[in-house]
Amino acid sequence: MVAAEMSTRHGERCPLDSTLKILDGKWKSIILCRLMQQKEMRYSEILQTLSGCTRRMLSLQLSQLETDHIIKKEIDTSFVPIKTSYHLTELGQSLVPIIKEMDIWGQMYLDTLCKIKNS
Amino acid sequence: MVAAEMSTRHGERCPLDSTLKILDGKWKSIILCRLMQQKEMRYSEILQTLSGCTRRMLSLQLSQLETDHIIKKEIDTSFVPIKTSYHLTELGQSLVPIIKEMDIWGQMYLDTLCKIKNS
DNA sequence: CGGGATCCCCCCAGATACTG
DNA sequence: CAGTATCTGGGGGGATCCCG
Repeated sequence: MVAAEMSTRHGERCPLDSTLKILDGKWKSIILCRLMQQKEMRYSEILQTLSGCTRRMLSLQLSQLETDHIIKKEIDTSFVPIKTSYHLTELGQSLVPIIKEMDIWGQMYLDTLCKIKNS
Repeated sequence: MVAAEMSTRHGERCPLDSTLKILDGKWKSIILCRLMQQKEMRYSEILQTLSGCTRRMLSLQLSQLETDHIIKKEIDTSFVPIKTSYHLTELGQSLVPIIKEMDIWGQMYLDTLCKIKNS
């Protein structure tokens, strides 16, 4: 289930869950990282930067992000082979600051774990 | 796998993943929400506020959060029956601002989805 | 009271092959 | 090039029972 399908029958759960649902997926966080760095990317271009990700999985993750209105797909059918590209929507852009903070916190967390382990 | 078991062989993945791993779990976000509101809670007390959560799942989620050094368990064995309580660690506290922002963003997101659906 | 152990089912994701 | 279709197994999570 993608975040867009969440209804209010989960009312007892916090809106926080909607945010986590969007990011929930084996490759979504790293895909978003890529699209933050380079605002427009081709399907195969993303695939190359994701070592270990199958085409099937990439398609699934991208389509879920699109369903959730976080990214947008552009298709150029004027030529063969078809070219598609992906970029963040405005909604997706609004998530960037939070993603960056989570990234910074994650770094601090890993450092802290190291210290704990060595003490 | 809990976040604490993540090693640097996932180097190509962003630290963001560590943060998401910590929050990844069916009940973790809502458990953290509870512990943010009420700093000290009993096992059964948490369980009551989580409709649909089994004891098995609560135990699993709590133990993972503890392994990741986000919460701490206190056990009082001086009486029978045993009393346990949980509270956020310092590390867990440091995550609170980000959780709050994700909650706020999630609310905005749900509102935006509503507008999109009605247009 | 606060769990752990076990069994079992279902879904996620990998592998592989096919297509507009 | 950018995906879909199908098959399959492994693990997450529910139900149930047991324990200090």
